[in-house]
Amino acid sequence: MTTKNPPTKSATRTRNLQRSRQEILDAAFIEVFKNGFQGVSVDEIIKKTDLTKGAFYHQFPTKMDLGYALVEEVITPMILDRWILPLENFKNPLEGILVQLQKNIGEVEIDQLKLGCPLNNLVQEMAPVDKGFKKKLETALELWIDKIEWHLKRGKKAGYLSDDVSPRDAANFIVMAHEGFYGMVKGLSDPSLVKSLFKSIKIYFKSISN
Amino acid sequence: MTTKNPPTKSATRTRNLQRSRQEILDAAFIEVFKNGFQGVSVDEIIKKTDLTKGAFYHQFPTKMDLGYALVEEVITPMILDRWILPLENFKNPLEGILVQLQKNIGEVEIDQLKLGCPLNNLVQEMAPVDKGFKKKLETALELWIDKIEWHLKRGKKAGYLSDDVSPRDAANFIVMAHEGFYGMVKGLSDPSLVKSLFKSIKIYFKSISN
DNA sequence: ATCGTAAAATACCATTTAGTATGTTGTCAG
DNA sequence: CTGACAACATACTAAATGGTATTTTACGAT
Repeated sequence: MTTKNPPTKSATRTRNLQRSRQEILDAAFIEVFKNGFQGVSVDEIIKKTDLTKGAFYHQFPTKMDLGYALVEEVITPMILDRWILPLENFKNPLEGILVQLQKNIGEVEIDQLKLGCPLNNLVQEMAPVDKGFKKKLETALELWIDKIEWHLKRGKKAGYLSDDVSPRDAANFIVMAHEGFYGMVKGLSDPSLVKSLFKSIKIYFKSISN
Repeated sequence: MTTKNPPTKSATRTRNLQRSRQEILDAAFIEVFKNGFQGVSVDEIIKKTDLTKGAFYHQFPTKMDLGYALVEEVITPMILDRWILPLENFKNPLEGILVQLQKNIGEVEIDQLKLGCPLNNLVQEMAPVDKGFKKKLETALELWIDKIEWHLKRGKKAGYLSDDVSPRDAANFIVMAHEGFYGMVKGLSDPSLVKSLFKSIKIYFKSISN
């Protein structure tokens, strides 16, 4: 009974609320990433989809709600995936952070980098404009900082960080450096910039290391 | 002859191209600062003025041109005024930068801070969207970095900076820290954040000082 | 098989938007 | 004093925008 597999046919070509939601979120993420939230229209988003406006407003009451969902369902998992989870593999968290910086910034094509950081983009654009946005964005940012702080704490216990450094202060500064990093790359074309900023971050890391 | 003073009357209540331009720029700066460039309309801007659309489009061919003028005629002078010119008074540029950070960030009302840095806001929002914007913004950012670098060089000559620190690298990092600073304050409500970031910046400054 | 409902499509609307066309008025040279 | 032109005002438009009203269709339960 209840054979979950569809008989034949091209498998998953039916109606599916979750799939449609994901399809809209994926398309929206790209467009918002490229043009900003206020710079993209609902029509443009659904045009990148094989769905229509009816499906959009069946999922999201307003355009703002799409924005909130972007932060919670796309951007937050992306941050954890790129910046937090990989740190598990490093005994020294500072080393792990540097490696991830190298992977996520140093080794990414410049065209992608020019679009900035999805989270930071929205913070800069939407935090002062809409309170709902600000709250979701703040939650994501705090999560990021909290996780970094947690890893720094264990790194400190393991003796990698100086005794007189506050993990919270360092976590704040590190996330700040991430955002600043993206911001600078976005604004400048200087090809030596990434290396230059890297050098300075390493200097800071050394100054808080044992 | 040619009595430049108007006879009586409320003095400067006549037509004046420059004054009108400045009036539009001032109003536009505030609105764009609050809502982003794409988040504000020409109609809203002129509503904050005692001029009309005719005056606006007499000054600026398009809305984009207003944006360009904002960068060149309002934001760039503001940066020089806030972050560069005051450094003349300090033999040690690092000390001057810290003092200006304190003045321009530490002592400003939080409501104002929440709006971010006018330059960084536009970089994040408009650099990937419009090439004209990107060019103007890049010019402004480069000017900022160049001036900081110049002051660091003289500071190095005077013996305040370590011999092995590159003024260019440090200048890049310092401007990056400014932008990151604003970005974090914009995204978070943590009242201890400013002090926390300050501490870290001081640590970095010490690590490149003699 | 069919029926109710959720998922999605289609057509439509009021408002807002950047920009234009044209009219009006202040100012200044002669 | 008087044109002439620059500095502005007013009225308008075509397109885009977020959102809605209504209809169609797939799917699971019975």
